[in-house]
Amino acid sequence: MAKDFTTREENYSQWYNELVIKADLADNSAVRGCMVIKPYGYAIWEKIQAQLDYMFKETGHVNAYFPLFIPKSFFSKEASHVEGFAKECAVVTHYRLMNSPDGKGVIVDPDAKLEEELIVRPTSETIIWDTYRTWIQSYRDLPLLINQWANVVRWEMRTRLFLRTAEFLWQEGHTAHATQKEAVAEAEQMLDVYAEFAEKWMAIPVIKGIKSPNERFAGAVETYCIEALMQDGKALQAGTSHFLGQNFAKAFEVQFLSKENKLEYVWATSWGVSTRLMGALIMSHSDDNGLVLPPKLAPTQVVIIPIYKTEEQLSLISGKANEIKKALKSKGITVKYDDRDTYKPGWKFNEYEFKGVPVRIVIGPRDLENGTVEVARRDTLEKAVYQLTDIETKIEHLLDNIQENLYQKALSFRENNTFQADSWEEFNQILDTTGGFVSAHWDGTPETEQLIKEESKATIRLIPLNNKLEEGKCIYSGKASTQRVLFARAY
RNA sequence: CGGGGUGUAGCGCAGUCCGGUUAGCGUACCUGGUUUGGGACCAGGUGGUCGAAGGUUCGAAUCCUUUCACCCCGACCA
Repeated sequence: MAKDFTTREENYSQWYNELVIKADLADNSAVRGCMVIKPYGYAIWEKIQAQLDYMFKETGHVNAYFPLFIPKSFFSKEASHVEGFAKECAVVTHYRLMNSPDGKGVIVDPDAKLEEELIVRPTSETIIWDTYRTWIQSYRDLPLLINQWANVVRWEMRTRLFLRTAEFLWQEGHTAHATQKEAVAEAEQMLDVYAEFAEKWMAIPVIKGIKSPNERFAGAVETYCIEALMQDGKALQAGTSHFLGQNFAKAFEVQFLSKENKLEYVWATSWGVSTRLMGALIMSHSDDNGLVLPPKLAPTQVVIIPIYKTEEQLSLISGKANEIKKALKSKGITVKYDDRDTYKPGWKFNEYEFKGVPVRIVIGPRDLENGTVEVARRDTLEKAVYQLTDIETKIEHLLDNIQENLYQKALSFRENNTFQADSWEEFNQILDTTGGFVSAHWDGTPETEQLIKEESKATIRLIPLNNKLEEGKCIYSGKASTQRVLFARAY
């Protein structure tokens, strides 16, 4: 057990906050709601980025970069879009400072007021579609498959490290297509990319589905999403992909000439994941001993720690350790040999355990004699003695095994915390005791959805893709329903 | 925006009610020595003007006024 570390049982929320800070992932900054992502946390984000970027490119996308600032007028062009974001926009009104007349510090120069205010992007649909207008003339210009890695700002009332910060890092894909069918296929394809990434890389099982109209992205015709279940029984939206119809094309006058020489509006999608994924990663696997990382996203996959009494021993051990390091690297495994003599082994064990390094290898005099090493795995905290023969293959398998184990553990947690409710009482009882996903009938109206949300604090997380149709009665209104949807309290 | 809380050394805190030597403690950090298979030990040492501004007083971390910031819970949201 780590020193001075709150357990999940004691206070889940506090456990999360302490974990993020003590594992050196991020810190609060001098700016309200904005975090500093520290090197260790950023290294994980870079791994997330690298894999997603690879997957985007494999599916035909290219990267570009659009401005941080968006002219205010752009926001009024798509009615529901502005409605969705208006309440959380940071606005630039001036472009110059001056010395304060009273000699105390600086003030905004009143003469430097902008003609038109600039909005710090909360998302980039508007500036991108304004640009696409000039890029798209013909069906030959389509599809346009662009992604951007960027920061965005949403002035949230209340923030939490990684889960909800005023500024966050993300990627946003914005694609333009000649047909509705193609755009829908794109939105669905990117949802699949996200789901695959979540499950195979983050070891987080997700459910794919579509949002109810109330929860839909501002300006979208259909919002697809993946939802994951955290250890405290709350759901977390891990990624979204939107079919935007022709809404933005019409708002920004983006038309093209089809093969048939007809002027048509372009069909659009947008899709994104953010540093919130870091929150999902942390909450899915970590325990009361600290962070637990899936091997595929761990900045350091294996750490080697020497134990010695004399310089001679250290030199022999280092020789062996470097051989092992080299063998592991040949398998593409990221290894760190920590031979610092400024910290004791026990201190290092705890340090790497808290930071979630998947595998720890210990070599001491005893091992030198026996031709062995001690191998400890972070997910189960089990220790074992390994013969050195083919160590790289054994560790490679162990890492795969840990990756798989984390996924299975998260999957069975979700299965054990997914329930069916057939009455309003049962529904609330589940939410108030275990939490988790609750599959229940809903009459399909936004009014009922709103009332359920107000009274139970649970929202419709999604309507699962390929949902089974089933006659039933809405748990709230008692009206006829054709399918169950998934409810949960959410982040 | 409503409710609660906190600002004192890098970090975590005590001291504040009831004003009074040189503002303490743990940890971290530095030096030396002994240690090293689960957060070592001993000795010595560095570091703060108490969130900010104003006021009361012979004297303020402590009392009064104003103000700023951050955190937590809620409403809102990826």
